[in-house]
Amino acid sequence: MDNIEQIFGNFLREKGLRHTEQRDIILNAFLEAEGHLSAEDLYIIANGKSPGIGYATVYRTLKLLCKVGIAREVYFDNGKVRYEHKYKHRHHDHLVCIRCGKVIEIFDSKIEEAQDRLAKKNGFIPIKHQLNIFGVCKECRKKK
Amino acid sequence: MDNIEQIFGNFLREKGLRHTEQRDIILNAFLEAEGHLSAEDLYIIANGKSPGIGYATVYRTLKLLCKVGIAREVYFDNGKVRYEHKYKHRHHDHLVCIRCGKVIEIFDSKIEEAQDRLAKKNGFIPIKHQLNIFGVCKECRKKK
DNA sequence: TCCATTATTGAATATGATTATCAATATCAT
DNA sequence: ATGATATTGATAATCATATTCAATAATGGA
Ligand SMILES: [Mn+2]
Ligand SMILES: [Mn+2]
Ligand SMILES: [Zn+2]
Ligand SMILES: [Zn+2]
Repeated sequence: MDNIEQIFGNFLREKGLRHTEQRDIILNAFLEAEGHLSAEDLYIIANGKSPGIGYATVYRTLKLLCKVGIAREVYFDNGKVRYEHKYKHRHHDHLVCIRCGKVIEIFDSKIEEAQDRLAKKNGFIPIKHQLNIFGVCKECRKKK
Repeated sequence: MDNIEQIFGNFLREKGLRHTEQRDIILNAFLEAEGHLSAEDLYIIANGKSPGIGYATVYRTLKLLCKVGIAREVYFDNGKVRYEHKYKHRHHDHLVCIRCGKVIEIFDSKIEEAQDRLAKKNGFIPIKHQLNIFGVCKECRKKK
């Protein structure tokens, strides 16, 4: 019914954009991969499937995926932007291990509500937020 | 007694680093300025006071100020890094207006506690976190 | 199916933020 | 004051991402 490929196809049609093989390949690379990928990660996968696909097309397509609501940008630090699945994925925050880079997704409705309350108390209309907690994961703690 | 200049001086001595005029100028520019400054902001102020001070020295000194605990890096997005006062400033999070860029500092001990709880529940030792809530501020909302 | 229009692509180049290099200079313990 | 060496600033290098542009491909209509 409303699978993601179809949503992307409709979006392209409505905007007068074109449905290209590259866009499909990049979309599928993104959908098949789990986790929090950088543009470079995606480039390596997509270019592996279809040599010739360039960085520019990957960057451009990721922008589109964000616009349709299939992907979401995540900033763990000020290095590279990462992308995660957004469609039918509830908002969540992140625990990031500073040793091994592992990322755990967390959600706490109390925190979410408190954030909205704080924003409104200060006259803000909250639109989005990102909470990243950096620490040391269980495995890395064991390794001394 | 333990004013910031002194803390910085001790830090330099202990580390075998040298107390230079440039470092003093940049430290004072940082201390006099309020808010969340980028390296460029600091460069403009410091270079205004003492033409000749270069970008490299500003970047290097900001790294030192972070190491001593006088400054703290803040990432509002993946553009430029910003620096805020840390010494004797309690940890806090930020409301950021996506229209005018205004930043409001917020603190809620309930949120802080809930974060620690969540981290520990997942086996993480929390070390630091950043929460940025992006939205539209009261003034920008009025301007339609 | 063929065409014309025009969006898209990939290579190359540009940009913006930050870091590294290095020769000249300044700091500091002696 | 002197010598050892940390620091500086100009410049070049990096890194992630954006832009340019000529060649190509997708689309809707004849
Ligand atoms: Mn996630
Ligand atoms: Mn702040
Ligand atoms: Zn770990
Ligand atoms: Zn505003």
